[in-house]
Amino acid sequence: MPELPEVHTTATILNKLVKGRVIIDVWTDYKSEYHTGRENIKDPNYFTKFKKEIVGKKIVRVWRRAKNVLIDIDGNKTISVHMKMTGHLLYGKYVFEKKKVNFPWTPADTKSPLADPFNRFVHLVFILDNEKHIAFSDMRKFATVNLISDKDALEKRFEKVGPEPLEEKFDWKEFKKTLMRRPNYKIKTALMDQTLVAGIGNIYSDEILWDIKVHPERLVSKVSDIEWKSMTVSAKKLLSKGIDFGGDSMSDYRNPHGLRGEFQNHHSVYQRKNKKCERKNCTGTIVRKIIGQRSAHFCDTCQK
DNA sequence: GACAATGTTACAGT
DNA sequence: CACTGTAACATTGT
Repeated sequence: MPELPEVHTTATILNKLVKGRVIIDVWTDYKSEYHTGRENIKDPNYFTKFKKEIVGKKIVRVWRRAKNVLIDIDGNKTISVHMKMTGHLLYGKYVFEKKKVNFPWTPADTKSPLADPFNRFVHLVFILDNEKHIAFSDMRKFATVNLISDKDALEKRFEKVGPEPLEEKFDWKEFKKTLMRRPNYKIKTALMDQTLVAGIGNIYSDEILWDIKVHPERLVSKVSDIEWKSMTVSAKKLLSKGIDFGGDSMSDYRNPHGLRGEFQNHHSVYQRKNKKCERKNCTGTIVRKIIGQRSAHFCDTCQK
């Protein structure tokens, strides 16, 4: 569930639904073969520890930093959920069929939005004290979930992550300063680098660059001050728009109610290959090109 | 079958 | 050491 607006929408909705609830159990069907890299609940040994630490704890709040959903619980601990490409969190009442180990969770109500095929890949469930559940659907099993043990560990976790673009104090000078740490990166690659600025990914970087008529392959060092100013305005505008539309459900993203966002209906370039550039007086066509291993969409006529 | 998919990171190479 | 680019993670849909 990818970028800042989607993660933000999930955290905001979930916060209202589960603040004050107690986690009474946790279930998963992740197996050790899905576990790679850093410690997280895909490692069964880690899951055992994780479960022991969170069961019985009250949820204090749900919030967001970069693309992580953070669930604060009693004792200054925080459950960190990173959705990667295809994860999303759902809230509702599920039916647990104990004998079906691999796909035990189905929505109790088949007319529920939770019956959407993209809400089918549930691999982790938090059981709450109000007979409801937080279910984590993760189609590609890329996502990571782990427990941050205290305030220091929380700070450490995000020490290398760049500033939040929607914060008021984030201005064009800060934007320029942080991206200029990589003057030789292509601007699109820099925008998506979480150590430079938080929360921007493939969709929103494409949209921001079209909005300010900057070519995605322009080097960071070649961006003018006027463009840094418009990039700052545009990033704040488009990320806020994404939030206002409830996120982008071009692919599998769903909010905690299982419902789609609407931002996919307002793209200027993302996934609009071969369509006409919609800018006034521009006769160009949207092209798709791999830049830094990601597909970039842009108008090569008006984006310089 | 081939290709693409909202993200991150370990590793190889310069 | 610093920087940069690539492969890999696992699965589904077109």
